[in-house]
Amino acid sequence: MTTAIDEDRLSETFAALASSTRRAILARLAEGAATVNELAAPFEMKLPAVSKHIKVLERAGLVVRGQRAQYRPCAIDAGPLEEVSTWAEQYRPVWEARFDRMDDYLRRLRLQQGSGNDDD
Amino acid sequence: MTTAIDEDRLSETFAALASSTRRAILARLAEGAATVNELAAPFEMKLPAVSKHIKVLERAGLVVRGQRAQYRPCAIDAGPLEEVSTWAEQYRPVWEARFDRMDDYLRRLRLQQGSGNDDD
DNA sequence: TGGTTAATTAGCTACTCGGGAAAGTACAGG
DNA sequence: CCTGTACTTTCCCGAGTAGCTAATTAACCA
Repeated sequence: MTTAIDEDRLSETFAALASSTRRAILARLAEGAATVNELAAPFEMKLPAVSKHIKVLERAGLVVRGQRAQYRPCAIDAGPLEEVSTWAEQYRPVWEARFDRMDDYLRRLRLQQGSGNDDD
Repeated sequence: MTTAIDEDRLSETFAALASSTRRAILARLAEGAATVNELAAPFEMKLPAVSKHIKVLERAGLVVRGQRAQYRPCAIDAGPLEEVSTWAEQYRPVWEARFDRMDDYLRRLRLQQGSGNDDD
């Protein structure tokens, strides 16, 4: 069954992924853990902005953090991405069965209504 | 190669999916096309709100629309979901290789720095 | 022509988001 | 202790989002 909690988690995951900056951070972390400064290097934006992006990823459970002296190293946790993949895969039959659903629907609407005007 | 356009498309797709209402609409449309009123029925919110959600899905390319009399039937286009799945699948090796990346990183940090204090 | 149904648009409020600047926190090292 | 390094937090801004009600558009039907 699908709980509201799950739904919220998924929403938070998708929201976190809806930023190319954050996806770039994840891509970097897939190569190995890194500090905030290391993660910020490729970007034009200032450190606080990157720090906030990381926090969004952390709250979404996509990043876990450590503490070592002044450093707060980040590592990826791809668990939520598995959920994303599973969710999207539900729709595989839809994108594979490439018949035109709109046409189909229009045809049914036409029948339901029985009204004339079938031209166009 | 990954273009900025692709990145933006992906961001828009993820943003559209970051709402349980919109995901519910997609789920409904996977069963077949429907009108705005049909889609709105299960929700507590008013029609204009649903109409806007549909527009978000439409802009993200997840929904296509027709026109039949007063009706503007909606149908799902799962194309972007295939992209989402493909994107997420990139990280399969990460979520399957379940070794602790953070531990690994801390170990490497320790070596780099050569400093003492390896306790905790 | 006027009424009904379907849906969008406009205008509003309240809230969140992404960014920067500046100040604050935490730790290491001389 | 004091300085530097690595972040984080706070405060601000402008832009976007989610919902509402009311008004509008569009098409059908009698």
